[in-house]
Amino acid sequence: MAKMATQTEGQTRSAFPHRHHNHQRCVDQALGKALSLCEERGARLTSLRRRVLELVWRSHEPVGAYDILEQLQRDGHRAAPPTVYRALEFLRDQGLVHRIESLNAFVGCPYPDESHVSQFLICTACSEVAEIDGTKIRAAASRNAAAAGFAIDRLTIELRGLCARCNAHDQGSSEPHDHAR
Amino acid sequence: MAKMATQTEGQTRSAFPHRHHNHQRCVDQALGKALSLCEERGARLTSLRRRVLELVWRSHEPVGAYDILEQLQRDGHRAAPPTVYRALEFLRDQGLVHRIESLNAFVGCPYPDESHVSQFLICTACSEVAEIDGTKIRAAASRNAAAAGFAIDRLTIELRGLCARCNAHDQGSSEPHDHAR
DNA sequence: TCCCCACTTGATACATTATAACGTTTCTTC
DNA sequence: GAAGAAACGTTATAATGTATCAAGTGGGGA
Repeated sequence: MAKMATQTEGQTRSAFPHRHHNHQRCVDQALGKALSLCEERGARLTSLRRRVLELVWRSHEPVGAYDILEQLQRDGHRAAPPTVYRALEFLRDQGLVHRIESLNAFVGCPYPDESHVSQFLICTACSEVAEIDGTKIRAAASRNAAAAGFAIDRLTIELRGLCARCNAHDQGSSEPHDHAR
Repeated sequence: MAKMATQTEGQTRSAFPHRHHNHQRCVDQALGKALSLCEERGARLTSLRRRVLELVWRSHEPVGAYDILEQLQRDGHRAAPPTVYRALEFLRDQGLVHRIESLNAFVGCPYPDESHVSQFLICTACSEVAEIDGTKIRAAASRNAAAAGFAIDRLTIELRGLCARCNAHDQGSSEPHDHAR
């Protein structure tokens, strides 16, 4: 988990990517990792599943299942909701995508090959979501939970607020942003 | 927030209430606090809203909006979904109920009169939810977020796992529990 | 080679959760 | 009591998620 803040060489990333970052790199990297991970595990990354992963990675904004469905249909694919949900289930099982509970939507995981604790930063201005390491939070949560005799299985940590970029903008003006929803 | 672990005198509560606790006390206390808080604030706790709060407090399990709707209708009330959602919105605004994002359901807040950070412990065996203080988690989350230049607005912390009681049962047997869903 | 089996996908129907829009009632204030 | 605001009723619909069963696909062993 030490490298969680570093992306491709030359493209360091601190939580939120830069506005004009080379997103194709994010996609390529995600698909590359997915491919090798699935091969390692003997999991079948079929073309449908691969396509859904690609669609989730179209941006750093969470994507709804029905947005994916619509795009698949535009591709000419005969898809119905279960198609999408099944693919998403597979991808989640493989740790390739996460579900943002408070948004009923999905984002790609940049660290599928590293065991980690997810903490999501959700920017309410630009709608982007960043995943950072929540190990320290898990520690704090565990202490609290242990005091109550609670045995943790899974942890959901989602923060709403403003990313650095949008926060900076808000200082000066209250205009809408580039890619606000 | 110092008293968050203590309930009515004589009925100390460590996160999850006892199996055979006097739940009427929880209800009475919740309604009492709601009444005085709303009065203080000049908020109108109408009979509908009061009734919805009561229904949320029927147990320590999260309640779905449509469960509430059904119960209202059984009461003879002409209710439709917006009725329920509006009442819930009011109650949430007043801090009287919380929404559990990962369950799309609602629970009563035992501490509406204290400013606090919510951390939810969700037992997957008995379905009950306990709310404990997440101040330390907020601190950890804030440090992480600050490092990313993120300005936190709201925090969602939900833990799934086994409460002490169900965990103890699981050690010995794998039978279903009393009130598993 | 061919069959069997497990896995994946297609297809239909339906369940669950949530909101938009607009009219009516009720409450408060003057 | 009239005006305005807040709450509620009502209808319709949007958005999200599952159950179920049938059909296709691909790989390993007789």
